[in-house]
Amino acid sequence: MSEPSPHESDVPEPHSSIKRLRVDKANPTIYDIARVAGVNPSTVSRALSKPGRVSAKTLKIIEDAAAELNYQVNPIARALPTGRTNTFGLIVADITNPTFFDIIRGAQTTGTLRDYTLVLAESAESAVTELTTARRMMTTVDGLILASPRMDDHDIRALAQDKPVVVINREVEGVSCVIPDVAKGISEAVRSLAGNGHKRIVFVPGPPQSWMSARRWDAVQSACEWSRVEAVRLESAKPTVDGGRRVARAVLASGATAVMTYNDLLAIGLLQELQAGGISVPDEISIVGFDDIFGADFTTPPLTTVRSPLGECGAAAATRLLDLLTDAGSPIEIMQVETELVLRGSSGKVLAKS
Amino acid sequence: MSEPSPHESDVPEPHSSIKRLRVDKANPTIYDIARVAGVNPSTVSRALSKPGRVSAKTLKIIEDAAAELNYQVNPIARALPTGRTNTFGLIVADITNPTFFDIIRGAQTTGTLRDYTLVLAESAESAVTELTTARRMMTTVDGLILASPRMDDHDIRALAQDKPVVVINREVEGVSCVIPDVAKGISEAVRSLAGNGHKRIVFVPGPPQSWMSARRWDAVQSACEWSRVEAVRLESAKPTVDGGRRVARAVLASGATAVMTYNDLLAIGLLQELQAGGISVPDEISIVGFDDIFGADFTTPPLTTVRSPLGECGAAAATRLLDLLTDAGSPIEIMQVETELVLRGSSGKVLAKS
DNA sequence: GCAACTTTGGCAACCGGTTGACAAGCGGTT
DNA sequence: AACCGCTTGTCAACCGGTTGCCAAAGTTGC
Repeated sequence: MSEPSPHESDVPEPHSSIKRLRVDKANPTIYDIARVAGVNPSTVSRALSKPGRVSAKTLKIIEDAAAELNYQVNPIARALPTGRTNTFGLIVADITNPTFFDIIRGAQTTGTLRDYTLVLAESAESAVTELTTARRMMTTVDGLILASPRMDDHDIRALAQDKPVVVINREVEGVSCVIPDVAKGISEAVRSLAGNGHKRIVFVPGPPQSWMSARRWDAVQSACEWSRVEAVRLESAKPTVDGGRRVARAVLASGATAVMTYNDLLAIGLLQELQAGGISVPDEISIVGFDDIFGADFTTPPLTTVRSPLGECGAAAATRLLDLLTDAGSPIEIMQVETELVLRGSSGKVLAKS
Repeated sequence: MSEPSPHESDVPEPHSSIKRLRVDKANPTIYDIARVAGVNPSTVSRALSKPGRVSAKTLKIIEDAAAELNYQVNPIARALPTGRTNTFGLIVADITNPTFFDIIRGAQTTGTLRDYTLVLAESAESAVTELTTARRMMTTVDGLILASPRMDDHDIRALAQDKPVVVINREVEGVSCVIPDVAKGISEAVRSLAGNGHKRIVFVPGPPQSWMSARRWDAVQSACEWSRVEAVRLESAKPTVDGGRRVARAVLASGATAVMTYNDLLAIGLLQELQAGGISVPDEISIVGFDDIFGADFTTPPLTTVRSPLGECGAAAATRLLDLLTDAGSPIEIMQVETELVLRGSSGKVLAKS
């Protein structure tokens, strides 16, 4: 513990209840301000966090002292009695997956506007790691966003019992969620392909346990049924560029003239592999990806994709979470964000095979 | 304040010094463990954080009680007396810039391995915002990484006086840094272009106040001098895809047959614009980018680039920072990571113009 | 002028954990 | 029996801020 320097102890304290003396210390505290301003530390605390609770005269004296000392509140000390840190957590399934970059960006930007700091972690696609990480985060952050979570619904609900939780890309009963309305974008895509003369569309799904992959396949089927187009589903593929390359032969073997993939990475890998095999895109086969990730328009031809507004998802989730923190009585909400077809060069009219 | 329930106050406390009673509370504390184990809270604290300081028998009793109560340490309460939160901050200049994705990934992965949590923020390319954000972060995190910082050197040194700071992509005297050795990769690139017959190389620089942009131009000049190739420098361009598009005419007007850009985004935008103008890459002009960002190999032809190992930068910076936290006496270090030429299809032999 | 009411600054307990100082207990030695 | 050295559990102050309660001071109405 630091002790008062000899010369300071010679100066009688205006209020003997101030015990926490600070000498030769980098960061001033409200006790230092109290001494300079000649008031009680509790008055300083009120002046800084509840200015209306002290008189204007006292407030001015305290603010001047704080400025003079270059005081900065210690968020840790404040968090202990209030239970609030002005931080929120975000756990993503796989930090190498670029779909999460926009989600992180949207959440971070929204948090900053609301004076909250983002704490980031990943689960490495493991439900166990995810739950452990979430429990640890919950001890410090004010609320938590789970992006494409892998843990069970009941684990998510248990977390939400403690502090506010918002889930992205998955619907969990009893918890606020932000979910892209995949039906809209997929319907637009299937309609576009049908209009271009395609009779058979093959779908390349993502991870077997992915909730979103199942939703996307459901939507493809539904849209194809409506447009009287045949829908074929391949085996699940790794949601990576390499996964897309590996699925090229199966895509061709399906006899389809259009392919829709679980995500853009699969689409890009597929595009590259087909082109390497001399197959012309979109002349011989149309490709439609999903999400509209960063780099999706770098390809030649640029990738047609169903755009998930990932940045909006992140921003909406952060907004909802911070609203829940402000008004704890807010009801559970399922927020849907619209997907839309982004028509680029990788899809077109079906042409006769050469 | 919570009060003891009536039935609990009827039961005499084994140790009357325990005042903090907890009833109907979600999260148990060391006071609860103390009561169950029949020891002093300070003994519980020592058992959990310095197990060798209590007897094996007492340790077992306390651990059993902690497990029974499903106790989880409150990092905020621990941080107040120790000053440690097991978190580290990372501020990036622009969260929309994909070069930071790998840096974030590298730092986050390393932090997780060392049981540290990443706190992320961005400065939106503003030196003022950056310094304000850094100062705020410094009140809670144990250390800070600044990626491509925009603030002054002396502000960075002032921050480092308080807690450990590591800088990426810039050399700051008196502060540990992680810097890509741009000379190596750029030399390889210039050598490759010279070997392909190019006699004039034009460089498209990035932001005027970017330290790294100046270093890259220095390296291009030096390498060109060695290879007896003419080096030409254009005006600074916005380091975005659009910035690359806008600089296409100036690139062509320079008469160079090879262009090196400040970063991949510039190169990709330039590539797209030249191709849209009917100029064949690399037949009519070779393009070399920098960084090898995500998506750099999506283009057709795939982009030749000088690869900055950004993930390694992030990991090295995090490793250095956490080492500094573990051993405060560690000296300042300048860590260089090697760049290397990644030869793809966007650069090749100079051909006669048609 | 006084009673009733409001304002406002101080007191001290508290948030949950850490840790220096102290003392009791134990075994060994003289 | 007294002393020494060591172990180990307790006491209580502390980290920096918050806040319920209280009392003194100020204001208002009669």
